[in-house]
Amino acid sequence: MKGLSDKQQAILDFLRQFIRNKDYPPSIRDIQLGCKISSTSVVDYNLKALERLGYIRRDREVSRAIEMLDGTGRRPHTVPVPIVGTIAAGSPIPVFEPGTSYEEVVNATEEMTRGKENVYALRVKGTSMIDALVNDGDIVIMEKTNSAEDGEMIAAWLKDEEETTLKRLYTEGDRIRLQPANETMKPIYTRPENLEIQGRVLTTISHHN
Amino acid sequence: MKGLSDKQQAILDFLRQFIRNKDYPPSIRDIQLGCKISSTSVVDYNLKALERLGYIRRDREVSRAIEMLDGTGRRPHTVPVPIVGTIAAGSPIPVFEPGTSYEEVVNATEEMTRGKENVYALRVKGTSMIDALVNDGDIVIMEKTNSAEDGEMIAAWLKDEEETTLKRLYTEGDRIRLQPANETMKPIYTRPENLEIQGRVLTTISHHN
DNA sequence: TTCCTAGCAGAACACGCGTTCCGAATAGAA
DNA sequence: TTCTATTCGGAACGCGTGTTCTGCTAGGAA
Repeated sequence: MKGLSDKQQAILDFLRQFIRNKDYPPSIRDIQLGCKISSTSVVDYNLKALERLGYIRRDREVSRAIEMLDGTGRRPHTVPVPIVGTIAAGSPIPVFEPGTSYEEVVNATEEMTRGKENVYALRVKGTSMIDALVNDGDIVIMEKTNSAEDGEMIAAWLKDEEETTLKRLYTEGDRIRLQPANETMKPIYTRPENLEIQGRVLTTISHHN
Repeated sequence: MKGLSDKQQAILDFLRQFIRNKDYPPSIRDIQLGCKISSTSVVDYNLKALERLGYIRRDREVSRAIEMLDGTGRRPHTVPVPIVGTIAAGSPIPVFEPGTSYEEVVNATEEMTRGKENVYALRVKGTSMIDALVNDGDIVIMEKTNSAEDGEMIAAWLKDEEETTLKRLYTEGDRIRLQPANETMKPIYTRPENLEIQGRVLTTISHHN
């Protein structure tokens, strides 16, 4: 494989910049103007070369369908996550009803939701969740579920104590250990019947000022 | 203002779904097929009506340029933030050089970077930053700066102690108070000359599991 | 009735766009 | 020299797309 010609390098650079700016790929004639190329056939010729060399991929069916294969093209989207309500130690967790439309929304990335369904968000109220390393005003992104694996971070309702908590779940024989994210703090133990799992914690976000 | 006709409502729904799926708006004839409308002129007629009613905006210059005005259209993009290195109490913060290309990248939202320039990310190593409510493996999104306002969360290098720390900055006369995010923990005090501000903390992210 | 408007159907037009064809220029190999 | 591959210029073709023009129909209002 030999290097790219000046023209091909210019086209690649132009592609990257155009997609970044306009959010859609350029037409052949956009490239022609942007790279000061004399004919559309020359653009086509070099695009074919770039495609053969594996730098781009084209969809012949659709107009303006040039895709960059080195990952410098279009940036991934955010995912809107509804903010269902607030979470605090002293009050139960608001129930997320999929399909409902919520007023507030926070944008997240795919990494944060991990492509899961039934994802919602809670705003932390107060400092009672410090042992979970979340502070007043932080955002907790949750997956709605009623069960969880050992070691997973969950939001749970403790019936006897009438308290919400964010902890890691560990089953130990017939009792359950709830381990704070801050490992210097002590776990609490409880019976399975006392625990109502409200969801799995996927990500927590703190916006500082 | 009266309600929308069935056809107009169908077009709006189709627009939303099409943009969500394909990431670009449909053509007139796409709408015609998708909504089972008999003629392109009917589509055009209803699009004009929707535009007059303020539901959409069209750019006559560009093909496939229908924009939805209620925010249910295209989702915002993520912003790639380079991961410059790791942060731990015992070692200095890696210096971010704008323009350099870094291997690892984390996707963030505009809310997380707040549209700032010179934004980079650090991966937290170890549990020494627990008092800043960040744990091993968390991501800290930073803005490169050498100064900060009172109350802002900063990453700083303490020269005498040879230590990195994440704290809120408060100047008190001729000394400086560094307040942990976890307010149950005690602040530390130091001289301004002992403090090297490495950047402002914008956001911290914890991916659990 | 007559007149007006909203909504629709069908056809045509103009332009953007990808593609293709023909041919010229250039450079290197035989 | 002659042959060949590469690269380029100019022009045209065909299709997708937005727009517009001409009628048609139904339903009120006067």
